[in-house]
Amino acid sequence: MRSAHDDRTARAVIRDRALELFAARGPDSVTVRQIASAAEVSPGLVIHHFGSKEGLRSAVDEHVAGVFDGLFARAEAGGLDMSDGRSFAETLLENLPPGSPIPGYLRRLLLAGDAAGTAIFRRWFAAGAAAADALVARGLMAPGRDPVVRTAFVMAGDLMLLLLRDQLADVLGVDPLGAEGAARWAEEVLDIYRNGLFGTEGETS
Amino acid sequence: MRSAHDDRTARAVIRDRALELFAARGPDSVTVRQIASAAEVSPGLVIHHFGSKEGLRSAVDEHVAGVFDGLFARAEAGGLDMSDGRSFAETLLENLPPGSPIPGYLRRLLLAGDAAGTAIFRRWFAAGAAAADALVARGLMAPGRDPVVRTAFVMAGDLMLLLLRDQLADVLGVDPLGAEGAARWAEEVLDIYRNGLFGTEGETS
DNA sequence: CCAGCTGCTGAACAAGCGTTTAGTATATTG
DNA sequence: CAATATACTAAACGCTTGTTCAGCAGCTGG
Repeated sequence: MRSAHDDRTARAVIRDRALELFAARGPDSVTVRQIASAAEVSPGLVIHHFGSKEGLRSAVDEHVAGVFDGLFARAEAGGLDMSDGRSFAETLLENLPPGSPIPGYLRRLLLAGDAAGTAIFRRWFAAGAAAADALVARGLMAPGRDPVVRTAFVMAGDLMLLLLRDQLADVLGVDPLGAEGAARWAEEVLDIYRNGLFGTEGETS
Repeated sequence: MRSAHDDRTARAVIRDRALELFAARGPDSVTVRQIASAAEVSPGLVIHHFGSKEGLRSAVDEHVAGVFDGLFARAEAGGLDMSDGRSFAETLLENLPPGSPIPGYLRRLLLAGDAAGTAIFRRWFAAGAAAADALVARGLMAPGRDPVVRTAFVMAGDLMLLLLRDQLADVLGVDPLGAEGAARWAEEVLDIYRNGLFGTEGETS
């Protein structure tokens, strides 16, 4: 029997397996029995720990929100490598275990217009605005005529790497968040951000 | 008996109501009975016409793909207002009835990684690449160092307006696809595309 | 020592699911 | 005209769903 202070209590295992299944197939098409079976416990225990399937769902939401909170806090404290040209999406992926279900879950939260997803989006936007302000203060970026819209545009361009990763990989023939793809993507985006789309100076360096 | 090409057959009504419900809540959380009730028919008729719920789902997918095919065909033939600075997302929205469930359905197709969604994304990308080629040929746009990535970036930035419309509206305080929001968005994006993010000149060339 | 927790299971529950079936009315065909 | 096919419904089918319940094992506090 596991101790109550064990990191991997049955409760945590259930929550993690639920997160994986929810991210992969969506909460509605995953059954309590499937979660229980993936966590190697009985269906009754799932309800015992979370009250209901809906309770499990919000526990997963809170867990994911907590992960993002931690990441944003680290970013604000400067504990993350956020050098110029690095997308936050890329940084986020590096600070998550490989194959983490969290990006997939975030995708579902945003697609469904879920309140938990909107909250994460707001925090992401706030972090992006803070980063933009810092760049502007250092003279490294122009605020633009409509700074809020500018921030939103840059941030959305970053987020879409996470959201449309599979589709972009399909048309590009390379994973835009893999090693090669990320480099190509970052170079091209930086070029646009530096010279614009219409800029005639296309000299390759 | 109504003709097979009449769009007001019960079959078409069921398909349209299913599209609306699928877009709003996701196919998995919508029941055959709810669709039947929305279409004011019996649950049995839904099965009679589509064979199964899965059959309905793919009929809806085909219908949506057909709408996009028509739109892309019109765009290629030059029948759509695609003047500079207009996002395709915006154009698309104007060529759909107000409150159409199709953008919401596309969102679900893309973010769930559905094959039907990937197919639409591919066509969208091809249309974007064609438009980019035309602009480059007319000297209105630089191809960039990595034209494929450049096209993907511009196209995804456009798509983002559709996919994150609600979240952007929340953060910006204005619907980015509404009259005022679209104008602000277009102006800022054009500014970036013209002068880059770092450009010190706030004037348009 | 034992009373009372907590973690946990297996079996059972009612409700709701997608689907089937039997049948009716209406239209088309030969 | 009878025969056949289509559009459609009401009721029921078997199955799966989320959840409940009674009970068991092992820890903990008095």
